[in-house]
Amino acid sequence: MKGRHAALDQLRHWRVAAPKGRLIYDEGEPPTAFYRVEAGCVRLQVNCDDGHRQILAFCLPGDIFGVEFDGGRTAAAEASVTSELTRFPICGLTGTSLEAKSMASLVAAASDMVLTLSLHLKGLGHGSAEDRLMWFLDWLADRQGVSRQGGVVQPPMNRRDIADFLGLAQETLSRTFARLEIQRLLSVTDRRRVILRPRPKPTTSDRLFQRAA
Amino acid sequence: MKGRHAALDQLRHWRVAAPKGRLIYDEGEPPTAFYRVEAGCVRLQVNCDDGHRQILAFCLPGDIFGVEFDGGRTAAAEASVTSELTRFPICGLTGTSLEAKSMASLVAAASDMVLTLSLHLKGLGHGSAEDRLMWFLDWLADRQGVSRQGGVVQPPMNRRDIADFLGLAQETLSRTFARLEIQRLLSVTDRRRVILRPRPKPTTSDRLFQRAA
DNA sequence: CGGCGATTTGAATTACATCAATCTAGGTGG
DNA sequence: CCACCTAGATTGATGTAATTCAAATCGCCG
Repeated sequence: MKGRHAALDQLRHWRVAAPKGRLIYDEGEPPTAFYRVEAGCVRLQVNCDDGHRQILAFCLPGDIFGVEFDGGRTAAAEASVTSELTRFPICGLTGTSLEAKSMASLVAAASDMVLTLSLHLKGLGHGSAEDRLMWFLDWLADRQGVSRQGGVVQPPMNRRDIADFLGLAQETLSRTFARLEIQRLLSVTDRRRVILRPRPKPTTSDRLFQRAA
Repeated sequence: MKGRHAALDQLRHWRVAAPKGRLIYDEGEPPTAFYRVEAGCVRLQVNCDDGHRQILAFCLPGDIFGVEFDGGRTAAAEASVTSELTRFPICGLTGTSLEAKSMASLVAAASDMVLTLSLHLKGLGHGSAEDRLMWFLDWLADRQGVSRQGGVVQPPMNRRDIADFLGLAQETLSRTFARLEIQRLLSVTDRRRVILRPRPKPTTSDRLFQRAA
């Protein structure tokens, strides 16, 4: 997956630093560039009018975000932690002359985002708080290249971000961590590292049993 | 918005009919084409292993779906009602020779899907059942070109589909329709047409009041 | 008219949100 | 080096909206 979007390097681009909390672009703003995360973590979020916010996606190293050329920005992008980005300005990118490979990469990048959001919707739709958190940690384990069974993950973002990502209240998230720890599905160490415990693979009979219980 | 993706007509394509319930493509299947809805309604869905399903998006006339060229299909596509589609096969589409305009249309189509899913995530994240249903009906009103205030919409899909789209139980959806009808925010006529009632525009002071109450 | 799926209604339960208070860790300055 | 400070995280108590299981009703098509 590394270097998947290498064809983009033909486009004009440069490095930018984004300190923790920095707004990369805001919702509704006309797009002037798209980005690739080199290090750190960027959150894409929409702010509801009731003061709540929904985080649509976390972008980790290698991820492309902000591929939208017309209309205003769908969501705001902010650095969850101090991050390194590559900025690809879209001068007259929508014009004619553009390497086909680069265009293909853009389609791929947009498709990746669709995949990401789809998985997110799947996680949020049904599923308890425990399901959501385990789903998030599994996702993180995959991205950080550690095993889902016994691996150690370190969420780069704080708990408020995670809660807003999962559509939960912060308190609920905290309680859910505690409950999963009691169930020995994980343990939280210092510096908010999380050890994923091996779990019995859910079989059909397990599921039937759980539904009955 | 009509004919936004006209550049795609340069690509090889043909019409296909999809009777109600027909599977267009299944989750995980390798992509061989993308589609444009000409008439009817297509649902994109993922089936959870617990038997539940989450509908990611409803595609109405003019919408492009299935723009993903590598890996397996993110979600399955099924006709919610008998529909007419245009099928664009991807023979060697990922290759070099491809009209730039067509490619731009694909990027735009993928971006549209990102926007759609983003709005969906926003709706699902927080927000009560009533909020979700009104949001859905507003969306439908926009798509069907009727006013949100006093317009009449006719959801082409059944209530189970709507429930799975909004991440609610069918019973909850039914009760929510009833509650909104009592609040005079809508009324349901025969053939499940829904009349949207005019509602007071929520002002800042209104919102503050509601938070206080 | 009969039958079957879709929808609605009812009652009991549960999971989550909310409000409020406490606890902890990281950073600052004396 | 320690006391303090503040933002972030946890814990507790309580209310409520949504799920669940169950049964009744509606509506369509043969």
